[in-house]
Amino acid sequence: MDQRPDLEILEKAELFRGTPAAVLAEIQTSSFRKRLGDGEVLVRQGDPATTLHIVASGRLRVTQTTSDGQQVIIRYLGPGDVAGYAALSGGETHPGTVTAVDECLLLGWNAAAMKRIMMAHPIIAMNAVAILGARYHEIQMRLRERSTENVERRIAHTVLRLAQQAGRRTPRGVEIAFPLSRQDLAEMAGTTLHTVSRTLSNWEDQGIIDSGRRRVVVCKAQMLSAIANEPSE
Amino acid sequence: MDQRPDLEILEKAELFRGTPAAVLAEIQTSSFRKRLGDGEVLVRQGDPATTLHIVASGRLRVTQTTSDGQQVIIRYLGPGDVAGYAALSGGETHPGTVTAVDECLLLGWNAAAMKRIMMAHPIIAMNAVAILGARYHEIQMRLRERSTENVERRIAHTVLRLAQQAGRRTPRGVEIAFPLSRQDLAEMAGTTLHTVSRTLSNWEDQGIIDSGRRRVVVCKAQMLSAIANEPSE
DNA sequence: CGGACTTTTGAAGTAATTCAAGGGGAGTGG
DNA sequence: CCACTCCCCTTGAATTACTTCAAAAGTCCG
Repeated sequence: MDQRPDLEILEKAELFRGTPAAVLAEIQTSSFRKRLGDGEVLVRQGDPATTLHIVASGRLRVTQTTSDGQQVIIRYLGPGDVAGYAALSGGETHPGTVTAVDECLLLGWNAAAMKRIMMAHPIIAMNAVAILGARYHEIQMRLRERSTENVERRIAHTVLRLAQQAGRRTPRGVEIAFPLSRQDLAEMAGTTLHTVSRTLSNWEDQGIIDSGRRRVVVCKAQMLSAIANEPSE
Repeated sequence: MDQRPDLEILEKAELFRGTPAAVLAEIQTSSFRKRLGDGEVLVRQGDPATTLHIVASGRLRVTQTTSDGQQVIIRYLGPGDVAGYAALSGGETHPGTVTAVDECLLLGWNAAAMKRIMMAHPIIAMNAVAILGARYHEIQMRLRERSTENVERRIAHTVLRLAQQAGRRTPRGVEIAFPLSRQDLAEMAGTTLHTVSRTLSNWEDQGIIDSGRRRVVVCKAQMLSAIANEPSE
């Protein structure tokens, strides 16, 4: 099997930024490939955190589920992202479930092996600190949004963030490049699919977005931004 | 000035766990002390992230403020905790404001110096990954709570978490060991001080807690736990 | 003992959920 | 190619948990 594509993936991943080529090659040697289709599960909440993955292509959804079955989407992962960070940070089990929402290709490592690599190459550990710091920052802002903003603003922020993280330019505007249902948006913004549906319909009437079955295109990002940032009252 | 107490603090801090004594001594040499009184600010949201601190004693509150002045409490920090993690993770500015709620003593370092130390001693970088991973996990759970639980459960969770992180055993029960107003609890649980007041009054009638001006004692942790975990309906 | 904060409690208002029902699109299989 | 079925989305109406508004009563500190 040709392994050059894997090396390219590693070169682009934030986790390995600044790592010498020789070390990357060594890291690549100890990795394994994993493929997933839409809806397949990579790791399940509560599983022992024994593996770490890097997303090569495709998108995945990270969710947390309560004991009574309610779900929240923590974030989406795309190419270059780390999946299963608990394997790095010493967590015993995965705090969330990671599910593919697309065709996905991932590279995986044994957690203990990756920890040895990090001890030998502190730059990678520093990158991990930066990655977790950025995620912590992002989720902090979402927590603040949840507490201070009304539903419309939260949905606007959610859509803008997704467009930025996973947007694809099209003639009509920026399309979120993976299947995204009203229910998914509701679980990200902390509301119900009904409210999301009403809100998107409203925006569609104003020409701000164009949406359909599991599909959202942002046509007027400016106006959406204005909604996201307007004073709450 | 006697510097042995500082060394003891470093030995106990999670960030420096597993670091050889000789290295700790060196780290201590490059640190400076900082004292704060109730209400004084350590770092302000948006300030350049040039320093890192470890809490030696006292408690601090981490908040985020929106452009229109609304505030959310992200977490509280206590002895051994890292304050100003952005200096580690490469953030340019501090994402939140850190304010003392007590008399506090902290040790501080220049961010660049600490980064050099971490590159030279990967165990510290690994500890930083573990610390950030744990914080990320905790805030994930809070985000989920916000989205799936009603106010009473959220307040219960908040009080239990604070009692666990900063609890002091007393004859009456576990007392949260720093001044904590209804407003503070509201900003942590994502509600208003009125709702917090009503809820606490109700719990007080049931003998679950004992509270007063900026003071909360958990008498029946079991019952509070039951409230925190009862099905939402 | 004045004055500033903090807390309590009632009453009114409302944003968003819940309940309910129907309509469309995409894929499948005859 | 049409019909069937399964999702997903939409939209109205009723309900409600929580906020907002308002006012008064404690409590701490100088």
